[in-house]
Amino acid sequence: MPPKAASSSVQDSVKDDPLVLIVDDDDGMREAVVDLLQSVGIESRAFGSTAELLDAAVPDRPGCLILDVRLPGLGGLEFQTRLESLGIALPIIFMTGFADVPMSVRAMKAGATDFLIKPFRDQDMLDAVESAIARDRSRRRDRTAAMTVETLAATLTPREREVMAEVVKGRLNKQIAGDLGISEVTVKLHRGKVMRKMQVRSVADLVRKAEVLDHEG
Amino acid sequence: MPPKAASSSVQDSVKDDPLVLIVDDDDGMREAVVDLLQSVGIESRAFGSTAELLDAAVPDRPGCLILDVRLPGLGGLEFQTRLESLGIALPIIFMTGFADVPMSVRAMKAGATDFLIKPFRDQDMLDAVESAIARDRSRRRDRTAAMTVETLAATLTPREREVMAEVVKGRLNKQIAGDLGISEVTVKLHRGKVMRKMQVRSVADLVRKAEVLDHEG
DNA sequence: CCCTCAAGCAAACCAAGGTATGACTTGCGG
DNA sequence: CCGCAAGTCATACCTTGGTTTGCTTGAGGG
Repeated sequence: MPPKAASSSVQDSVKDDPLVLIVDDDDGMREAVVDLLQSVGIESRAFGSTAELLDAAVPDRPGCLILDVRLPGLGGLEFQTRLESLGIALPIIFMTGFADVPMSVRAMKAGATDFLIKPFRDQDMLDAVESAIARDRSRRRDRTAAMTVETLAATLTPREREVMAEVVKGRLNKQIAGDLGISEVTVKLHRGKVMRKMQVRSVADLVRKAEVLDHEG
Repeated sequence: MPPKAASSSVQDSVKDDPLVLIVDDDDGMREAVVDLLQSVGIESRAFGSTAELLDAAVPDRPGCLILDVRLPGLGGLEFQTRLESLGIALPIIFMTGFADVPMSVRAMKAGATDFLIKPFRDQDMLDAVESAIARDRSRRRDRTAAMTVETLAATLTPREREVMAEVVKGRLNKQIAGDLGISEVTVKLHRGKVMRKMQVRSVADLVRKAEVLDHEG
């Protein structure tokens, strides 16, 4: 066995440990949540306002956001909408001392993973955080896969893209040639390039990669 | 032009119009919701308890369920869990006069499409119903497609299933023959039968059909 | 006992996929 | 203006896919 790797190894420039972001204007609550997460070994960073969070250089790591609904300036719900329009899809856990049902329903419909009322039980928060992190991890896996495929597809020439589209539709080389008004050999040539560039060896794999391509992009 | 088809044509034994199911122990509320839906041309049936609903022969039509959370016997939330375990995935809109945040959050996390507090604005209920029906329609489309594919797949012999699995993995006939310990011609034979039985003409289409097969079943 | 069905094999054949090699045109940026 | 990338085509050759015909065998049901 190698010597104990401790909590962080030297060569890890990018950590994959979860990082939880907390926004609450109440200092005591911020500290309480940070401590709670610390007690189960989850790293977190706390901010007094959404503006502070947006200014901060937040590392790209799996995690979630814990938001007080009542915040100075932009409210929690509005911030949720804002993040979505910015393309930031971090799972959000809301917490608040003063909430009504319509507010919580609105947040949940907008995609929040949980909505806790203060004071909450420690275990409820920990459960919510764990679930949110799991959700983010899964989302990141999907996104990474999609981006890898997109990167490959980006190297295709327009013609190759057309040929690929027809291939995944199940068309024969002959038919593709007819559709595009070119000869069959040329289709085979493009087709071969597509297979190499997309790094697949079978039509089956190509179909699956093309699938994630138009589901995401 | 044929004579006006009116609101229902004679040959329509199965209607595709939405049907909303309502469960509330308050007679007045039941009637109010039925009338409201009636006013926008949506058919509905009301029940005084979940037991009544379960006993009734409810036609299989797109729609949703409007549930009071507080119900005699089985509560609304428990009924939601119950329906899920029965494989009934009708979208649920909760309504209640006495609700707290945890209750609404729990319902939403369990998949409810909305949660309204009485008294609610007519428009809020209509919006919720419309959204729920749209969700159910989309769900039914997916399910129908999946069942069609499963029906086709059910006609496959065990061997054909194995061959199909390998084909969609992108394996060559030669490799499949090796894996299954049979000759290449036999693989081609099975493969041809698979294509006919699954009603596809290209590997691409087969891959897509096989996809919905192991995503659902 | 016979029939059916899943499963298998072989030979032969044709269609489709895939890979060179070599050559031509066009359009764009340095 | 030169070079390069994209796109095109032809010829030739080989591999893979797919069908047909004919025949065999074993398991299960009427």
